[in-house]
Amino acid sequence: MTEHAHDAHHGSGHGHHAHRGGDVEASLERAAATCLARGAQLTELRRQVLRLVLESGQPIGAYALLDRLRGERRGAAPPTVYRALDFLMEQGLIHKIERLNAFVGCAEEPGHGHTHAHPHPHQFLICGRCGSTAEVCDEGVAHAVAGAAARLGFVVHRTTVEVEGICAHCASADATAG
Amino acid sequence: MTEHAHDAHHGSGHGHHAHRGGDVEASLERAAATCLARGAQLTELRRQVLRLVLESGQPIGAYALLDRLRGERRGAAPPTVYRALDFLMEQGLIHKIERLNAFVGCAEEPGHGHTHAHPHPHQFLICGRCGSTAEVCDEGVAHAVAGAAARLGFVVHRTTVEVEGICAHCASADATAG
DNA sequence: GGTCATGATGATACACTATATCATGGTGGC
DNA sequence: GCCACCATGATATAGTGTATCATCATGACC
Ligand SMILES: [Zn+2]
Ligand SMILES: [Zn+2]
Ligand SMILES: [Zn+2]
Ligand SMILES: [Zn+2]
Repeated sequence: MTEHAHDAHHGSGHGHHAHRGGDVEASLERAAATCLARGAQLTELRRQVLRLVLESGQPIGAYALLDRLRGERRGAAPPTVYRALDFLMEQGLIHKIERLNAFVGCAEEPGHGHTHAHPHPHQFLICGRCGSTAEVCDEGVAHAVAGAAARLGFVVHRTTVEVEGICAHCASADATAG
Repeated sequence: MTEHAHDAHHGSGHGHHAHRGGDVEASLERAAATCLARGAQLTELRRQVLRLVLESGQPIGAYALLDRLRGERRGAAPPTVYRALDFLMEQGLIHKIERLNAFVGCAEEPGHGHTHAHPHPHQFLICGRCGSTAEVCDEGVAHAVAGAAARLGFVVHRTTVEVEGICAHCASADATAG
């Protein structure tokens, strides 16, 4: 998980290994193209922060990012990283997981209808056992939320859906081990 | 809002008025009965915190609660209120709104199938204009989330759904005023 | 060229949110 | 009495997020 729902499991509870380098580079290239097309400035700083988020391969906190950012940018301070994160969220390049106060790269594959489309509907599955997270994009959930809100005359801007539970990997391990 | 979806609007952006005293008292009585039946100890401290949450009539932060709690309990400290809040959440008497780092009394009416049933499915609508919040309990949303998770072999424990947007009241005000 | 508005970053300080840890005291079983 | 269990008191610290002002680059405009 932590990459996409059908991926093999690799979350924060286990390997801590990052994306393969090529994945990150490709994502950065796509991000740059998206921002260019949109007139948004993916500056060097913002690109560095995005790279760090992607390289972590798991939800990462703002201050952990700050520590790493200081490796390449001494004097970086909390606002440095928070401003970059705000930009990246506005562009849909990363998401914040509220329950974890942490940030992850958007796992949406290009060509699934929306390519980093502004705020795309998404949900997070968070495993309480291994800490892995999976971003999913279930239209049924998005539709149900939109419907419930509309029935109350509520105009939806953004939706946060975060499910805590046990991932398939851990569940099968449980079933085997007892 | 802030009470139930069909209520007249009264959120943090406007009146700041609390529930009517009777509502709070009735809720406290129901909470006491629920805890008693369940073998959970709704102590004086926990009851005080619950009362403060209910009286605020809107999402309220832990430290705002702490300030008020000190009126009746000098020497109260952060752990005092956080421990009470943890208990109240476990009992389903209050909910935390993650996006706001704030707490609200559960608006679920008694007799809607689950009476403070342990973790009941719920969603929050948060108005970005006036700050009001509404707790809703849409079965369609809960079902869609459960289905999406089940298709991935994910076992759901708790679900957080928080929708940010414009409430019906503010939307109609916008339509009128331009 | 000079002026100005805009937006990004630097830099400092601060506010807000939450938990760890150990001590104290009450309640009830045995 | 003794002990296990739980709730609370009390202190300290960790973690997360903003406010504010200064500086600098860019590009529009005259
Ligand atoms: Zn995404
Ligand atoms: Zn897992
Ligand atoms: Zn509720
Ligand atoms: Zn509103």
